[in-house]
Amino acid sequence: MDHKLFIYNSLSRKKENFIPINSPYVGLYVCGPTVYGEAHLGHARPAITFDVLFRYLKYLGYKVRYVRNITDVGHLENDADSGEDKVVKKARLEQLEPMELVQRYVNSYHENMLKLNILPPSIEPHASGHIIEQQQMIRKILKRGFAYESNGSVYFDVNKYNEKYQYGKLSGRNTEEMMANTRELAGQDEKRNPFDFALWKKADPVHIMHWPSEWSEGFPGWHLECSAMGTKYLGETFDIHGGGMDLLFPHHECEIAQSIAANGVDHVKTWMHNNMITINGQKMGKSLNNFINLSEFFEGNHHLLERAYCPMTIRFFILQAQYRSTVDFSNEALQAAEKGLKRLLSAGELIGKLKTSPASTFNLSEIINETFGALNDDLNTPIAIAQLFEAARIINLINDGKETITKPDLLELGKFFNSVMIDILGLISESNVENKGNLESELMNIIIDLRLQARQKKDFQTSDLIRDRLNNLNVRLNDTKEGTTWEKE
RNA sequence: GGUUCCGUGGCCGAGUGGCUAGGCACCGGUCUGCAAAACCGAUUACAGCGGUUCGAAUCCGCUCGGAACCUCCA
Repeated sequence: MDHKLFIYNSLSRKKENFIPINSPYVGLYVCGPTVYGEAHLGHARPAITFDVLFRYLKYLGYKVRYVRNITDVGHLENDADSGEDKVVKKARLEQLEPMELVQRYVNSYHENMLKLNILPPSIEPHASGHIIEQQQMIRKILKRGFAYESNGSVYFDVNKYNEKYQYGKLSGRNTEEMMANTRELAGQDEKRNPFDFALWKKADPVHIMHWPSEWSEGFPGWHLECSAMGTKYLGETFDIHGGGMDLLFPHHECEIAQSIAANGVDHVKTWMHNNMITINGQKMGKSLNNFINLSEFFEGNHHLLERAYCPMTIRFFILQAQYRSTVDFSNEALQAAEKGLKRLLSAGELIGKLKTSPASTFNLSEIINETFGALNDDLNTPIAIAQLFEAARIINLINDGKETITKPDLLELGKFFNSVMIDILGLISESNVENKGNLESELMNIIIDLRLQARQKKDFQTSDLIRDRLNNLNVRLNDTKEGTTWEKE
């Protein structure tokens, strides 16, 4: 594979040249949602980040197996290992069968992802569908002596693990410090140490999601699903594991420990973590109750939103920041993104209409090299996008006759622009086509024709009246050389 | 308290030693009956103080301010 893709590895805290374990195959695992509520803007970040990675790896010629899980059991509501299962709680509140609730939010998640033009993963395993695999993993960990049973539950023995391996290598923690800083929590007497975590939890009598096991009627711990499913579909050691930065500890730290304890080998080669989306400088999150659902964005239905935003605007907005930086939400930033995206899309449409010349007056290969150089540098999408804007500027200048392009260059430009915009960044124009062909559009054609007649008679009083009154209805008329177009604001 | 990170022009956001990213807004221009849209062009910056260096937004130190993780979170 002839490229130099560098990816920042959270484990080594360095950018590393990406070399697959078994090229051209690449195994990619990303933590998906816990489906107990509507997807919000925060869910869009990893989905989009790793969608671009998935697309780019495929563009580079790799055969990628992309696994993104659905967490539908075991994710507890409160303090580690003592709260209620999130799905069960929500199901109780909404008086639904837990799997009914899961199905509802999975459907909604898929709908939102589709709108954001996120490719479906190769495999989307559910935690509840892999109870057997999780139980088998628990047995392996018990057999190797890194877990213990306590009152029907099974806990991971962090101290025991730490004698042979290193717990905390991902998040830069050590167990002594953790011990010193751990708050004593009620109801944790089953554990030998406060930072031991559950592999299997005995279900209390009112708990509705539970499975039989030799330890108890119960359910698996949250961290276990990713270890079990990652191993099942991608192998004991695989290439890339992604997720939000907030999952780095404890979730991914525990995942590493479990996998190594069970299999005796390193779990993941490259760990990638996307940063958070902030709102007024603070993390957008369920617990802070400052999150905006994706459907609310698409409909403009939230007190923080001045109006609705298209899914592509949100995708572009997120890609204008590098994935390891925080990105701050604001209406102003979103509207800026909307206009910028529009500019790129119309430049893209212009390419097919450009006239060619015997010579090119600009350096196309420089733009192309800069763009792929940026993508190879830990997916620096903002710089790649800046290069697309440079290309757009040149496309417009060619269209104005102020720059020229040869036929081969034009072909290459078109191929480059579409590859980056559509195939890699996944930015496509929203279909404005839905307005065409209906009554509204036919009526507008009549009004525009009448106004054109008035203008031809130099009856500007009438033509301006038509335009002003349409303006009052938030319908904007644009007179161009090719005729008059209209758009709703 | 521990661990980690950040502070760039009106707003968003790249850049980690020399070559004023980019977008949006503002301003100037082209086009237009006028406007809008579109396009072209120009301007504005590196939290503060000290240090290293021929040269620092970029390295080091201090100060101030902010964030994340350490408990569920994408």
